[in-house]
Amino acid sequence: MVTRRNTLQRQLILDAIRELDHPAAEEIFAHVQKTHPHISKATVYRNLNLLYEENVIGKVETGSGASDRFDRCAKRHPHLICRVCGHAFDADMPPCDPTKELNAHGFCVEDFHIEFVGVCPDCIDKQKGE
Amino acid sequence: MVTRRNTLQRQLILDAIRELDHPAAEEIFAHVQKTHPHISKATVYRNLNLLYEENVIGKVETGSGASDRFDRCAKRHPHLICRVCGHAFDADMPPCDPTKELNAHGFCVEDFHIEFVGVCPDCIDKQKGE
DNA sequence: ATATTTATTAGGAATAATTACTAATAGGAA
DNA sequence: TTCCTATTAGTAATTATTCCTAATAAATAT
Repeated sequence: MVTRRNTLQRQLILDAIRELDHPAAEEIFAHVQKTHPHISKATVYRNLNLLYEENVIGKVETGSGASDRFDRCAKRHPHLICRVCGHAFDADMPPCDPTKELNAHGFCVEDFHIEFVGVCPDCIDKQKGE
Repeated sequence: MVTRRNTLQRQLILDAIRELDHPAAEEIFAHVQKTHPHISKATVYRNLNLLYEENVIGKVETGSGASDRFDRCAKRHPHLICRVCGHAFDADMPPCDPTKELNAHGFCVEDFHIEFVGVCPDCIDKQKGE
């Protein structure tokens, strides 16, 4: 019988995602390492993929080589991504599930990502100061 | 005066995007190399970014480390991405410009990406055969 | 036409993000 | 407890993309 094991590492990674705001893998790794220096980066990546596949967490695909970010909220919803600082923000739009109504010519839709790219208020302010 | 130059390489890359169906950078590189073996991969990447910034072509961000794909159509529209073969398809949805109506708490929205992930008809068929 | 300026290129090195690999470890069922 | 095997740490490998530099070639001015 295949069992999913509840490891300390997996719990620490999940806690980190819930404490941080849309963290990237690297930030999660750094955060967990503070209290548990032995943790491996590969473990972080493996568990992030696992938790996302199991729909325990959400993922923000920030695009163009930038690191994905993760979301304590597993329900799919649009994000705003700042192209300057890279941070992700929840977009103020009603959550939606387009997969329900999408007729896609035989394509089996399993997931979706909606991302808006721009510049966040903080980075706009910093640019003004230059 | 800053001038954008119309190079053979840039034209070849643009032609490739228009001939191929949502190609990735690597496919564009391979296609152009057939007739012009001297072309450099860095040139392909540089021009793809340039053409996208100038809004001459579109881009499909396929997410999670997979290569972005490019689109002869510059107008933003949703795509379907097959998680098995990686190909991108135009989604049968009305084109939209959510940036026009998005109130995002001071966020300056410049661009957006809408992607659906799943399995394309061909890959569904192949899976059945296994 | 020819000269001049500098954007662009080729080619390869460098970087960044992520995954693969392997022996050792530790959940959890029996 | 014991045993099985999912998972881990640590590191190597891979992949995608960008950076670097001397040489080249568009586009403008002469």
